[in-house]
Amino acid sequence: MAAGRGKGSRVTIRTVAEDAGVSTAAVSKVLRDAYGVSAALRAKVETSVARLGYRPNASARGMRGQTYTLGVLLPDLHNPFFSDIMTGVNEALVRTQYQALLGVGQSAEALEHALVDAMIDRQMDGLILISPRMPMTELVAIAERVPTTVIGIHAPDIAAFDTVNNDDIEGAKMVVRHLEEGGYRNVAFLSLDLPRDQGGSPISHRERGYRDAMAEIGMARRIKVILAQQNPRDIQHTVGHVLTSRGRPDAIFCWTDFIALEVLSIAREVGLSVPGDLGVVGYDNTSYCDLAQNSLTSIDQSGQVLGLQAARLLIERIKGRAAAEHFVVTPRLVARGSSSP
Amino acid sequence: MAAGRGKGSRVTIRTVAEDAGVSTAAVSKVLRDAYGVSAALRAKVETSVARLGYRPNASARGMRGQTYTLGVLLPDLHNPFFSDIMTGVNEALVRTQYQALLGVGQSAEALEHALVDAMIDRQMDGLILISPRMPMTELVAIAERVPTTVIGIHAPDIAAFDTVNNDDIEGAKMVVRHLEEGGYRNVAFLSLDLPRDQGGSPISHRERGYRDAMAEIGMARRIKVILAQQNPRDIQHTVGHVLTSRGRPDAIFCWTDFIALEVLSIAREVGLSVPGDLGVVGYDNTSYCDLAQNSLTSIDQSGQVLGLQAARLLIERIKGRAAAEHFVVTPRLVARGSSSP
DNA sequence: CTGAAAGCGCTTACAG
DNA sequence: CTGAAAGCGCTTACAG
Repeated sequence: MAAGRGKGSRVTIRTVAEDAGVSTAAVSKVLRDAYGVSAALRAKVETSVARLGYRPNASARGMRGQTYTLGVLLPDLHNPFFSDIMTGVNEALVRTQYQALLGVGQSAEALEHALVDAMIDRQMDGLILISPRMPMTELVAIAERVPTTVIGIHAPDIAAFDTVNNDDIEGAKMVVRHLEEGGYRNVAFLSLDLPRDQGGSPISHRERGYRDAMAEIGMARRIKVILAQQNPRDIQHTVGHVLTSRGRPDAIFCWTDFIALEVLSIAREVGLSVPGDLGVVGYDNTSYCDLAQNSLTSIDQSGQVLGLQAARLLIERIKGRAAAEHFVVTPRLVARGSSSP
Repeated sequence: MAAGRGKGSRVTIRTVAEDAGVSTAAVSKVLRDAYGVSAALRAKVETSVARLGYRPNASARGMRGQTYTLGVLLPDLHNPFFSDIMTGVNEALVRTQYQALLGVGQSAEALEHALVDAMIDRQMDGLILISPRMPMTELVAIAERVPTTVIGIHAPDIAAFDTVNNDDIEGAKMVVRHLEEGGYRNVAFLSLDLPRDQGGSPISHRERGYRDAMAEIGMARRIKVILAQQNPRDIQHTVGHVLTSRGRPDAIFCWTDFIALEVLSIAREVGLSVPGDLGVVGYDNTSYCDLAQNSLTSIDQSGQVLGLQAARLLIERIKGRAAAEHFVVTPRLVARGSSSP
């Protein structure tokens, strides 16, 4: 390997113990804030640790105890909403010994599996799974192997892991009511064409909220769910078709901002003005919503709060909590030009 | 901990060795493709590994050899360009034993330091640092401790680590020439106000290319570099001021797409039409450029190629290459509506 | 409150 | 080509 990795120069727990004139067990206890160390011993150890610049070897720790590493599984790096979540996760980890390390699943279930396995292989202390594309049985199996918190799956009856979500049903209802107040009647919902959705996904909850609210405002017969894959070409094709057909919707509620931006683009290309001819609303209230060329109405689900809470719950689990917690935050509608005719 | 972590159920290298009727050393060698194992022994071991579902414990591996983990340091999760890079990194790692795990530096040098330390503590085999905000001396110090590849810093004379970049000088020149062909003369460069730039950053190279090209087209006296922090408010304030002042530029070349989208927004808000009153060009050719409401001309630097190459070079380093390699890819201009009056 | 010793699951010279 | 044994740097009962 590179220079500087020489044997003699390496500072281990033994070096510290010798320097402080105590046992390695004593050093270990101070490092982990374990009980049963006197203030005097603690002071000696901390002095030596600082002087020697000692850093614990995580692999060695992982052999017997914790690695102080939390794995975060992201479905992709395209959705800017995940940035907010990570800000919250890192916020919760400041002043703890834990470090969050991310894996990117590239929207592929096989890759997600491989990443979770890799994280478990690496003795990570806990996992935060964000909108995982796996069946519930898999999630439970994972949670039985390692403490787990899931963001973006509604599973209030599951005991194996904690969940953190916003109220997607309520968020969707807010959108429909807001559009109705703006005079829109023929509201469609643009959803993601997922191969296997078990009803716990935010998208399915948003669809349910959409359907219920459409019924509430007496527009049940106008309910229309558009399905598209998560790629520009399919969205272009599918939405372009809908927008140029007879009886086209006068508003589209998109399951996420990222997709809503595409819809704004398609509307422009087929010659529809927003918000005059078409109202558009997204979800997540990412930073792109504020740009004047988008001016996109959206639902804020406080990604930072979700991330913060997920990390906190996970650490509680790692420290021994057994009962599941299912945290739900109330969303908030942020109105902008795309829905104000 | 959770269920399923019971002692008896754990499959270790010893379990495999007993099942296959060989020594643990033999199993270890097969697993690492080390030399000196017969086909027969290999077959026996592989059968047992598959039957038992054995997975090596990365912590134990890390004690003596490799962890097969590569750390990737991202400055943030806002710039969609990083998504392209990660696609390339993961592509290079398919069918290897290596896994990439990311840390997000949140644009804070202190956090970047903490993350690099955390990755080294965890015995990662190598590091890919993306646009790190650290001084060159720090980068060299890191590279002396662990094999390192840096993306987004030009350092052709550094032997301690490999680099992967696009030719930022040439990319910037392409932008200026393209704008000049479109009739724009008074081209400004919107740069990032970095506390300490040592001349190796892509931004400084883009600025140099911009200055050189402006001189080449006889517009040296129109050279104007606008500095802004990487937050919407400061960009709004700074660029808004420039666009409403007398002798305002007729085109702005922005150091990255993300910022160019903000400029499109500000132009609209101060009543300038794009591309008529103002030409706008970005850098990175991210997916947002294609949206009709942006239609942003940009420079494609093939993020996927950069990521792929970085991962390959890193693995070569880990396997023993000592001489530095500095890979540079040629950029390509993608013209769109924001610069075609 | 403190420390000596065992052991986690691998890899690595080394001997056969 | 193959295997027995040492040892990586920690944590954890356990004894004092």
